[in-house]
Amino acid sequence: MTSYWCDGVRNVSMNEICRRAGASKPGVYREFGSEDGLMDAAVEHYRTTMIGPLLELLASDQPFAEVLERLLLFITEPSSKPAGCLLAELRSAPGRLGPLTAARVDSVAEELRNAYETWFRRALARGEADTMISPDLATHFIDTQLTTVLLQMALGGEPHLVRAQAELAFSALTRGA
Amino acid sequence: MTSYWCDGVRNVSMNEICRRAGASKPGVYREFGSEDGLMDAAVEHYRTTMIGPLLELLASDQPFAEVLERLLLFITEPSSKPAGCLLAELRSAPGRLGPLTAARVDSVAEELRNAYETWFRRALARGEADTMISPDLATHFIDTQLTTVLLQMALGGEPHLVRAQAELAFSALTRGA
DNA sequence: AACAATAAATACCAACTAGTACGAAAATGT
DNA sequence: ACATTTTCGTACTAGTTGGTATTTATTGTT
Repeated sequence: MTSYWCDGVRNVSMNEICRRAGASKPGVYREFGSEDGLMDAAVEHYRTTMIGPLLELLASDQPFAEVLERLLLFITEPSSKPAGCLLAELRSAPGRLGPLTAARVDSVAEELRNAYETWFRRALARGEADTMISPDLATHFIDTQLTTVLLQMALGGEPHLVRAQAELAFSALTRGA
Repeated sequence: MTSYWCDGVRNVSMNEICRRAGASKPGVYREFGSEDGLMDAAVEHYRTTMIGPLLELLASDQPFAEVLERLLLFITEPSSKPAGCLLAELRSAPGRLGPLTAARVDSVAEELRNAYETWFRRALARGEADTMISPDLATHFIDTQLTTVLLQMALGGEPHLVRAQAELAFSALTRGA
């Protein structure tokens, strides 16, 4: 039910959602309270579905380059398309989000950034990353680049081209290794 | 009149635009025909205002690194905020654009990509860029990274941090030089 | 000064939005 | 088997959207 979101994020109305779900409008409102509540639930669903595997990947003990490759394959594979872009879309359209959704998006984003930071620090400790790059900058950089990948995929970019660009960008992190 | 656009792009309605402009609604429709026409005119205005200087910068005869630095300063300076993000916003929200606007956005985007490509080829010829990177990939890469910078600025990112990330990304192009 | 022609704005349209009041139906307790 | 409560959907707000028909004001001409 929650998964019917990913056709667009802000491009779909409550009426349309209820129609597609086959549920009555008051039913949806009884279940989720408001549009904000529905979005919040959708983000939570997205978190467990998509962010979970991603965090696992980031926490795995393999070399930086290998994790990166798997990561890029994971977020650029066509099957990721439906829900893969939700967080990226929501983060690039703040202001029109309800308070619940905004808070949850922030929470997920911070969780991700923490995972990026420990990932990069581990790479540093192993000598797999350029020591001239501050972990803070690297964290934001990883976040930005991965978000960009998701947005490009959401806009229908070619997986190969998107991946090639991302690999090029990430090569900046491992240059001095 | 056209400049009243930049508070948001898809976040503002015709009613609101007319109200802010102090013009009557039929007046605006007589002038621009439709919402699509107004958007088209806004993009054209944006092209001459913002893209012009940018193309000049790209075509200048200075070293790659210097052009890049000026470019980043230009698109991350606070004064660029109002209109600076228009193209990036429109490109990340296709599908809800009218045919005129869509065509014009495509046209401007292609114009930019051509400029990026000749810029990179010149850098290659001068030995300022990594010869292992295909001009096609580099073109898309530059396009993607600059769009990302504009989007980050539109979302209120810190200019220093945004610039630092961009410099890190672009360092991948000049690595083998 | 009276009248025709044109410009522009008020007031409207149908279709949509998020959200709900209320009656009907179904499940429940006795 | 009946009464009560609880679930559930039709039908409805109130407001906004892009877009326009009609009326009002302004102008030029005689």
